[in-house]
Amino acid sequence: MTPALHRVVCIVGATASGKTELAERCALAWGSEVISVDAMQVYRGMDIGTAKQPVEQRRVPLRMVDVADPTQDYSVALFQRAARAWVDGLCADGRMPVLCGGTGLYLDATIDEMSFPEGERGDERRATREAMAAEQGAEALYELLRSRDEASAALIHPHSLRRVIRALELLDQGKSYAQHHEGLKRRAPHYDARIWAIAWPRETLYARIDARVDRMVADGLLDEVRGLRDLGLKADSTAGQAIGYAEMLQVLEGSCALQDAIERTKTRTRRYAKRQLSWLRRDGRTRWLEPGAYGSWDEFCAHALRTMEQDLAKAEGESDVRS
RNA sequence: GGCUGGGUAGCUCAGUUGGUAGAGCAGGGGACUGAAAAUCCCUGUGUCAGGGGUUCAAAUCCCUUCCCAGCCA
Repeated sequence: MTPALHRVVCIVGATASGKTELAERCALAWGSEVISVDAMQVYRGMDIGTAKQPVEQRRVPLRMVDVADPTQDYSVALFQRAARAWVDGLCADGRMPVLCGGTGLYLDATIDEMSFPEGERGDERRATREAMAAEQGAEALYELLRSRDEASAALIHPHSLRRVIRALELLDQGKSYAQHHEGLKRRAPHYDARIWAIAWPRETLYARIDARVDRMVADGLLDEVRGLRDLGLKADSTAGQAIGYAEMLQVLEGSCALQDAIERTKTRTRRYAKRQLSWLRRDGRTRWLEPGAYGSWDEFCAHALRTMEQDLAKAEGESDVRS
């Protein structure tokens, strides 16, 4: 008999929906901690633009933030290992982990079985292949993949250069993208994840995004990016491509007016939010909480907390019956 | 007041010799297994400013009204 999976609560939703606040309330109420699931908050010094909760405002520990330098490229595999260590630690302590963040891949890598082959990521080969794509076109690389691994090529669009390169890298290690893709269809949970998403009407969400970007700029986003650039942040690095950061880097190099950069940041954030929602909709476990249905944010949080606690109690009861 | 351009999708604009419209951006949907805030795919019906006329047929030609630029008074 397989041991019962550890239960974890996940607070998700599009960017600027209020995840952080709700997650902190949960952790506070349950005497636990929040584990951030965000591909950009892992970087030290990227605070304003990632809407990272300021240290002095934190009422519970916030894990998985500031664990990497912006000049180094972080990865899902690294995240998975470290985040699970925090989750397991809390579980061992009898506390309910609260995962909170908007990076779908990082969330799934943490809560579901997702294995990454051992070995290096082959950075120099990646550069070689990128150069090849630039010279001969993305299709040339795709043809290369097709000749070596038909099944994987069939799953990837020829224009999706990143995935084509990744599939080739997997082949170098004797693995197949197609084989890994199988796991996605048959999702095997690593934890018993109770996923709760905050759902605002689209119009409200976009207004919140606009307001947040304006606030970031007022709070000194440009200066933050200037500081990071002086420390070596490059536009083509993972961190340098973050929303708001890429745009401010352009302002600093003089290729874009601040006002245009702000507008583009808002637009890019909206598109990102849309992708986040489509990721969450795909996951059948997601349950939606609607703040718009309550008179105030406090009222909503109180209700959400109650809903989640009832769900946990119910899950507890069911596992008791089974044992 | 007169002349000249313009008024076409939420925005910027195309629209060939009259055959009831199409791009980019925005917006919407989707994919996603070691860069994921990345990367990629799909998605364009709108009183062609209003009214009238010519014509088998008008965004397109004619008349008229309104609005916006610029120039001249």
